[in-house]
Amino acid sequence: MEKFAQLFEVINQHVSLTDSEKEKLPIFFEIKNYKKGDYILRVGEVARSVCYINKGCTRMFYSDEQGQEHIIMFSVEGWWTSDLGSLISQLPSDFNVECLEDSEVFEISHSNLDPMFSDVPKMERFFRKLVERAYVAAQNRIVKNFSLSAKDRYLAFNDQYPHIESRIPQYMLASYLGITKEFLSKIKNSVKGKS
Amino acid sequence: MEKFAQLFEVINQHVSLTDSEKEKLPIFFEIKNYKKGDYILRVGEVARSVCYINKGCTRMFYSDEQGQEHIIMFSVEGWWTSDLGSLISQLPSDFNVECLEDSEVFEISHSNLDPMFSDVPKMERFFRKLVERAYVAAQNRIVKNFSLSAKDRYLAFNDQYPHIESRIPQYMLASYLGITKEFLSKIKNSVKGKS
DNA sequence: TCACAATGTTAAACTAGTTTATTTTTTATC
DNA sequence: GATAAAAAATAAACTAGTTTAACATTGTGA
Repeated sequence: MEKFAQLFEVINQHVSLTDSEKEKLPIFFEIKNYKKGDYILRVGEVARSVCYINKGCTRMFYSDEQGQEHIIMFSVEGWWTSDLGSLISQLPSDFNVECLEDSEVFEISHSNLDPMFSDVPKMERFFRKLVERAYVAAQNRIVKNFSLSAKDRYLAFNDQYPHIESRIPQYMLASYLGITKEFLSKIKNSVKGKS
Repeated sequence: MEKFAQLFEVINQHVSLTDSEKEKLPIFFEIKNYKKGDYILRVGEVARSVCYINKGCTRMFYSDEQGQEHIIMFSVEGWWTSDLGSLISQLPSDFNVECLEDSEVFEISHSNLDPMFSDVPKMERFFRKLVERAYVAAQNRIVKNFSLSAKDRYLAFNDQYPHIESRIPQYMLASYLGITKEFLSKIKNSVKGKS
């Protein structure tokens, strides 16, 4: 399947799929198209699938008691998204996943995961590695939030994900960094001045 | 093996081991005893093993550029610890793991992991679940660090891990919470006053 | 049991980041 | 291209948490 070429490349970075394995995979995925502003998952719903972003951009976020939104992660082409906590436990999710652009998403439903793992065991290994890396990334973010100032976190973000800042509104980046949009504005100003 | 009873219980919470599987497991572990203050892993070393804490207490931490220590996690009886990032990549670790009490630790070396997974496939599943849960916990910590004040983080910590505060020095709890020991002292004072 | 190091407290001055409010710029839509 | 709505910038007052420094308390090992 032409459509899956990019996904196979991503998978191949961790496990090497044979042609016959590649042929088996598409039936486990459902291809969905979302418009900008559509929700893939809402707070209170049980996460039903793991989503591969083939095209577009999403954010995962929640609102705290004061009504303030906090962004947990962005996902762009080649990335995955899902509330893994809800998916594992099949309990209601604490997070929303919203499309920030028109997006094409390949979704594996929760009920298809085990059959896929049985049919193509390499995929179980792939997902184990995916979660391991996600865990390391999460720990890394904790570390950065502890030891870097807001300004350094902003610089580190642009260093690590150079292509993302231009695709999202600034107030969402502020929310991801854990600061107010006003303060991010100040920071950008101070950075611009110095270079 | 008597010694492994507690570990088997922990594993059984996620996958159910048969007696013959239980018999196979001990050879993959090495039992080690550490004194208070001993290091299991040092910054710059490659993590060689995953550690199950059978008795005692450890902390994982690093020092930032300003020389300030930040504690990533504590582990007590029934918990696991390791720098998974270093273990997976086999690159030098960014973290130290230090024993805060005399501790008995069951260690599986990196080179024993794959043989164990082959010999007792349920263990691969167990470790996948362990990492999934660790990932969810890490994400949860990010969420809390974003939306709770230092005081609420302190209260939430004691709520979630009621037995830990009494075992560790206060300045280490402050470091885990991401605040100074002086401010934690203030917080405890304000909490004491109100109850 | 002495002494010295590690831990914990208090308080005052300070700063990184927030809040609130107003203005300007950009984007989307008819 | 006009208009409204969303996003970004600016600035002043404010606050949660830090820094520094001095002192009090609790281990703990010789």
